[in-house]
Amino acid sequence: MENQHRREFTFLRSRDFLRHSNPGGPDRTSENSTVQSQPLIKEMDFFSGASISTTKTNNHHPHDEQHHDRKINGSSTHQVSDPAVNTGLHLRTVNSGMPRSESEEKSNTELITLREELSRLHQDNRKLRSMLDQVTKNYSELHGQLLVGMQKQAQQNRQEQKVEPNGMARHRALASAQQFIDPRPSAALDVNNPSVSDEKTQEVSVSLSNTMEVMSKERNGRDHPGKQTCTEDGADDQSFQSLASTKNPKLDESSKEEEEQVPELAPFRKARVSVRARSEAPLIGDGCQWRKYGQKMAKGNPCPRAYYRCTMAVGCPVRKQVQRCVEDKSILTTTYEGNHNHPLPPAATAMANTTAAAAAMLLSGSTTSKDALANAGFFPSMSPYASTMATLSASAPFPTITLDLTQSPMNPTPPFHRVTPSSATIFPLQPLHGFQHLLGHPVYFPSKPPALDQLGQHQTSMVHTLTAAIAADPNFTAALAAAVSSIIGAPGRSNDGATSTNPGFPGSPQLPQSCTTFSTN
DNA sequence: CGGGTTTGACCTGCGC
DNA sequence: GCGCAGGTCAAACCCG
Repeated sequence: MENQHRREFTFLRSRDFLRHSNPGGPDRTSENSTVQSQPLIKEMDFFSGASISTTKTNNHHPHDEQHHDRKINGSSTHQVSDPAVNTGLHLRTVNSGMPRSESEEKSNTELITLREELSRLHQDNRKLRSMLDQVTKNYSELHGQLLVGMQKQAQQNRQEQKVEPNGMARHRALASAQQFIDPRPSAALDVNNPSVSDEKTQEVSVSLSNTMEVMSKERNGRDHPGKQTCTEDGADDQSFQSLASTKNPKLDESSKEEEEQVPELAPFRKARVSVRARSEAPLIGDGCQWRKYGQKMAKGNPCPRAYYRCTMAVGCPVRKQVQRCVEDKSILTTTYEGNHNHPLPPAATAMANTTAAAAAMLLSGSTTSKDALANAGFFPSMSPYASTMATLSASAPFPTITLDLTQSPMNPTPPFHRVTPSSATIFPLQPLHGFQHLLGHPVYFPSKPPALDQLGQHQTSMVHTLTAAIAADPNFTAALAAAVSSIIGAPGRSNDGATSTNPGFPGSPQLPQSCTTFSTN
């Protein structure tokens, strides 16, 4: 349902673009039609074609439609929102001084012409849709293969790092990480496109996440033995097993090999991504629905740590911890862990993509990152306008990356690393391009009520700013990738791969999400 | 009454 | 084996 809406939304925008790019251009049917009928014909453009689509369009974006109509009609005040083709013809009949029979005859002729045109456009639209479906399907297949390949490569990297702790191993791990965090919107297409098998999409999505959660799944199974049989978890486990368990003959050898060779790396430990931000609110609005299932006093922190579980889907394994900073209680740290097994609203998807990117980087090159980050001179000079810091902590029980949003040029709070383990390393996350002007970034919510609406009720403006920024910026993942690449030190490689494959997508892709920790204000 | 929160008990991993 | 800390469970409670 949502997928369908999202696709329609995409078509709408494409059409808007076509229209606006050629607002006064010649119409193919204008030669046979009147001036009044022009706007109506324009409605039946390349993508929407049918009047049905126009109706839907009006339902979803009445404002855009009306605005467009006014633009085309110029001084005309009437709204051509009614998609009925013969409306204008009737008006014309009334206004013309011709005898009724003649005008009706002419109108019928035009009507027939228009219907033929409509039919032709219908066919064109069908062809294009089928082509798009095919392309999307092909891409999803390729993307699935890519993910499997990346997983193998990550395993290979970890093995090679034992042999060559520096140099090439780091490069390989970086490449792996950058491939991992490639934010191309394929997953979004998969999810949004009903023509693509949901099963396949789920498998692709879950497969990557499961590579990060092999060990955690065991634990989840223990924790929720009864939920193992539910469909979502079932599919999850299936794909997980198909990729990582010993039941899969293809990966059996590599899994064993890794267990034997590098047991100390615990490569499938759950990674986490934390985000620190200033907030007076007890919880951040990240587009997901959470249920609190526990609270615990953590050692060394008078503030209790709250545990939340994602309730957007039954059996969703994603959890998060929320805790205030000891030294500055206005700082809230949210740590995400796990991978959603359900489609996410745009706001949450962007967040999850960020999480996935960070966790993928950690897991595909964790030891490499550790080594690299231990290299003091490795980091580029900090930008004076760097408002965000990211911290990689390899000493924590779980590999954790922390995005620190508490710092800004206006608010030069002490660096985050004072509350992290000594081995953690900070680096500027300055390529958050667009962060400053994200407040004006358009966020489209094609089918669901904006998740960000929930924010406005509970959060301060700061919360809104931060959350909206991360949720809305389609380049955030690419930015994170760029930051990571700059830190890990890929010489000569920019983030062009990430950005170039990251076209503006209103509903950000549902990439396989890994663990993300996010703390906002 | 259903869903979310609270909170003490319980489980597990880890270090000694 | 024991104790500690983190994490989770689940019954009781709260709230709309």
